Amino acid sequence: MTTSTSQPSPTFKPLYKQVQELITERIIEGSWKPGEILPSEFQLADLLGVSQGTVRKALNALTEDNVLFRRQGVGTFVSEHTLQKMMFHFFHFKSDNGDIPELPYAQLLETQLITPDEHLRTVFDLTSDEKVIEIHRVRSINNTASIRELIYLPHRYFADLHKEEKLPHSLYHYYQQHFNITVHKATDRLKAVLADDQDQSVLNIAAGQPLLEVIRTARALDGRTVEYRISRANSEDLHYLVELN
Amino acid sequence: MTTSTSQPSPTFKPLYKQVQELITERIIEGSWKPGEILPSEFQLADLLGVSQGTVRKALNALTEDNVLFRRQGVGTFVSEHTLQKMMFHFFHFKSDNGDIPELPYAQLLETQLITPDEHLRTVFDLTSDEKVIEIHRVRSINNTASIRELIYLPHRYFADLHKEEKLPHSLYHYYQQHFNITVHKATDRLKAVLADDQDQSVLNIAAGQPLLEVIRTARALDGRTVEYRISRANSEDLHYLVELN
DNA sequence: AAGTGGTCTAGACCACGGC
DNA sequence: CCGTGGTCTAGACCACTTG
Repeated sequence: MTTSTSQPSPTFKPLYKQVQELITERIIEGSWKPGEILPSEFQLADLLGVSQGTVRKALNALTEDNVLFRRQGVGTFVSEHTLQKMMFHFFHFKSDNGDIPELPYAQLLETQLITPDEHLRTVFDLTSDEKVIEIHRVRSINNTASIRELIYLPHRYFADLHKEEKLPHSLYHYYQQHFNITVHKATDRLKAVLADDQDQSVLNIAAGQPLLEVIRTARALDGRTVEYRISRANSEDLHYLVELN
Repeated sequence: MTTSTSQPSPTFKPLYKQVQELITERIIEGSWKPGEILPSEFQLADLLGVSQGTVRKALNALTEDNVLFRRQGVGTFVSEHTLQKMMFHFFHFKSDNGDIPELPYAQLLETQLITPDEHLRTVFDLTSDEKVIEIHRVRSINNTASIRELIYLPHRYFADLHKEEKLPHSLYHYYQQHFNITVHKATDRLKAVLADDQDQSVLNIAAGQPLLEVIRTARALDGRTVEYRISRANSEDLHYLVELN
């Protein structure tokens, strides 16, 4: 660990930032896994040769960023993609009437290995011979087929996922458990579109119906793009919620 | 200021939190106005009888929350609704081709004083005889009429705004300058809808076109709801961008 | 009672901006 | 050069959880 009294430094990086990155790397490489407890502030301070206050600042920053989770009197833990975290951070569709937010059931329609088009290759930064997994499923909310999802995953990171007969509702938890991939950040792009033939049959709606299309690119802890997802929602009784701060 | 060694306290509130709230109140009541500089950390510490570190924690929290703005070597300032902050925090429509994000021109169509319906009365928590200002305007992006906006403001907070012939593009800056109302947080609810007759004529589109509808409720620093806004966007060449962290 | 994170303090020094 | 915020340290005590 570089001392704080380093050179006048055009490349100055605060100590707590270095600690932060070091801990992040340890999590990425799997030294500390989701759900596991980290050493205490004093132990980490001794381990890294910095003061407890500096470790604290790093841990708090990582907590702010949802990488860690702290409980007073207990310890500091690596965040897990639990269902409630998922609902809170990565699932923004809500019922118009503020009903009990049921966990949305997802029915798998098809899973296959495909040859990506130019756009997908760019998104995932793939070589020309790499394959992509396509998952086609439909979510029901309040017992109504409401959202059609097309999910694309680079085969490279997800091994034989496309051979599974069943997949859980919460894919992000599944990615984390089975492939050591933690979805950390995502970008959603929303548009209004008209339902195509497939939308009409899957969502059981008439021609000319407007749908809310959400295109998501999701990135892992290390910044790699690991998922591309197209959701098309019948927003008659739904909306997509955004909180601006 | 309550001392840190207070009673075992079921109503325990950290010192820095108290400092934070005190500073927020000062800003709300107008002692420190947008753009103005605050006393330095040490001056505030002396003023409030706490340590500099505690003041720092409060100021950093408020900076995180976009209430304040700090510049090393210069000082701490109350945030202003500048155009760039607006674009960054409260305007999420982007061109599909990542062109230079032009500042969207807004053309005023009509401004009038109306009697609110039940829903608007609830949103603003109005008494039965209070009026609401309605602003109808259209935003052009890349020289194309793209977004139709209906903006509702409680007359109580915005005096004679509805008598203005012209309004600036950035309403939030205008609210702040003329009515001491700082839009701090907002909730957007998005749906896909079909264009109605008015949409068709204002946005110059055909019947049956899908539109991205964004319904926003905006709240001031003190938590009051101060604006209700319906935006209907032709999302053919546009999208609404959301970053999830 | 012991151990954890949370708060508060005091002091030193660094980086930055303006005079 | 001075004053500002930014970093780092060391130590005390509080609040919470577990055994």
